[in-house]
Amino acid sequence: MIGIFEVAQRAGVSTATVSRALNGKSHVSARARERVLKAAQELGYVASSSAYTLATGKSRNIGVVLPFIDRWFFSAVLEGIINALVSRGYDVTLYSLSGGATHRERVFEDLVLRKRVDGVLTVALKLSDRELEKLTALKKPIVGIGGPIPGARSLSIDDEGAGRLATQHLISLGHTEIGMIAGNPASEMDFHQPYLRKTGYHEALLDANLDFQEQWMAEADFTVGGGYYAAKQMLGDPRNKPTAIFCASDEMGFGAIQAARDLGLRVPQDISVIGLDGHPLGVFYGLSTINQKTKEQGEHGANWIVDILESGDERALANIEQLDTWPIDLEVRSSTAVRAKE
Amino acid sequence: MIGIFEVAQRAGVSTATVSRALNGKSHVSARARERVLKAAQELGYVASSSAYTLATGKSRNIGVVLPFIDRWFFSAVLEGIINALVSRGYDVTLYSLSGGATHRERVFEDLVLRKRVDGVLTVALKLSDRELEKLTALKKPIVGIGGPIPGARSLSIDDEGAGRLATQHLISLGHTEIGMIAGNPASEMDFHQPYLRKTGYHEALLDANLDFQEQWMAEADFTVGGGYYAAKQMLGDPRNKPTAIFCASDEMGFGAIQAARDLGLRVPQDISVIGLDGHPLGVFYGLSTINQKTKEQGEHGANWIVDILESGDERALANIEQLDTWPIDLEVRSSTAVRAKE
DNA sequence: AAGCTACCAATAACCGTTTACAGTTTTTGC
DNA sequence: GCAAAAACTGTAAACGGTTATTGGTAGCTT
Repeated sequence: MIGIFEVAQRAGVSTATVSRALNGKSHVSARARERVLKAAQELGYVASSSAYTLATGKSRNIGVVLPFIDRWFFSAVLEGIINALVSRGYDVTLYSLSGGATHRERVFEDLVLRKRVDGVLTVALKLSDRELEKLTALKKPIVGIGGPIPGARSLSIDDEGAGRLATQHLISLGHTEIGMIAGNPASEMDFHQPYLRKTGYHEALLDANLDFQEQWMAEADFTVGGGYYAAKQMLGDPRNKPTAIFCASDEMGFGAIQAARDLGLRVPQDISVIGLDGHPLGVFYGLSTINQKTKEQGEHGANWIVDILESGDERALANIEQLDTWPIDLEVRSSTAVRAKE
Repeated sequence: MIGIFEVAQRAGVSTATVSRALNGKSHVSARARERVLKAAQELGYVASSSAYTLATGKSRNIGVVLPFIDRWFFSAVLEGIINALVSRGYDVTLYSLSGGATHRERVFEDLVLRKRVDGVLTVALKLSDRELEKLTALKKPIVGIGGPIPGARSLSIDDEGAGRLATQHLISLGHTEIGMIAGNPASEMDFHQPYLRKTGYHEALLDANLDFQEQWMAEADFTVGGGYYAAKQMLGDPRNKPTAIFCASDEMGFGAIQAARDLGLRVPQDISVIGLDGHPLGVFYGLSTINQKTKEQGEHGANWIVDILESGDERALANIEQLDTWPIDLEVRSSTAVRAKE
């Protein structure tokens, strides 16, 4: 095993100098630094992260907690987070809550118990009081992506505004009978987005003096299948069909398009569909959407937490409640069009 | 800050006893153990993982390296890995290679440099010699999922057999003109699966004395969009259409079904489609497939590496070349049917 | 009652870094 | 050329655990 001592010996200096040289600290002569670098290189020296962490109290490791991994939104955010953190020299330790309740408890237990992270990033998570308490007990910075965390920093789109914008887009195309497939509170990941997006939808209708009907509102679990069944239900009833549907997620939008087709309706001639996400398949399906630039959201959150850690300002490390709003884009494709003349 | 010393004090014993009691070691009287547990509980004591790692040389942390995260196959494997590792008390540090070449190099650099993992799991990765060298330099167990790693243990389905089985299924339904949308070597994740699955397809045709035509073979990038365009190309040509298509991934299968529909072909009456994966949306689209039980594959790989680590057998820790074949299932749904009579 | 044997528990030596502090050398200003 | 200041370097003490070694004590046996 070759450690800092071996490097020091070979370079003919002390371990203190090796440490300073390798960490780019000052108080090392150019000559000594060069010899240390050379010795380390030759020996293939690699510092032990545990010893580093023990001595400095910093782990250069961020914990990421999310409810699922194998769903597009989460894996996209994660991808963004990881790319950003790698660039900044941080590792990522992943905690997924998908294994059920006991799993979930264990995760929070572990996160605290091991205390091997410098900070925590949560994705679209609604925490119980107990969990929040465990997390804040870490006394490490926390940043929530995709929904507010009480008492901590969060980054999220304006869900209400997004719902309104999507609905207004449909209204601007002349639609007056507009349905919505909203999120399902039972789909665990909820953060009140289901409600917020719904609220935006209602507001837009109200502003435009449009009628709202109970059967134009459905709830599903954010998946393609969920959207399909909900849309089929809504569009299959011949009595009171909407001419446009706003889906709270792109995947539900894909399902809705499929359902419409299976019912013999043409998109967008007979029915317009708009989603919300910015899913890469949207281009393929021609789905108009509100793009929330998911990957970038992850990157931004990751950079934020690193900024806090590296600010050097002790006060910055304390968790303060702060909500940053992430901008969204309306992307119009071929699934939305002017309402057909009677 | 409360450490092991504070617990010892409160329990009226030494730190050695606290350590033994908390780690379930012997040489601790029941009474002492009880008092330690109580004290630790009351103080909310949490052991420092870096100190533990430094002292024992074990980190209870596994590194997972994969080429992408936001693609179904990888996130599903990852989900399986994480669930298994959490159950066994291990953490996961994630390394994604999706950030481009410099990123990629950095990841392998970091993995070695930080040496904070007890073992490494790679997913569908083809490593360069240099990368492999870096990895083996860790002197830690490596397990490859979804493809062989030279000189290490790997877990993979029989890609050739899977290709053959899928093709035989189509043959058994009476199809004689069978196309294939294979993987694309350029899609980075390659491991020769593209070739292996293709080989299985060719063998099945050969065994059945069936004709093979160049234009029945296309390559795409494993995605829905890629499958769509490839299928449209193949089925759009009126001169020499196949009546069935085997797609090397379920997502390409979805694309192919869509393409067929857009061309006015009915699935399965006019054209049968079979995929390979076991994607959850397969049920929704009615896609027949070879299910490779992705999540379970991840779980199995994760358990394997932990078994090695905990075997206590020093020899087991050394990397040996070994390839375990993971079983697959044929799942017949509504996208494949008997060939239509002329 | 002395001597053994178990069994427990405490002391202290690591694990591999960083870094405060003190000591040494070099530079600088006059 | 000298003193003072600045720059560099080494020693040793953390960091927070684990664990080998050693020392005690209680319970048995003879």
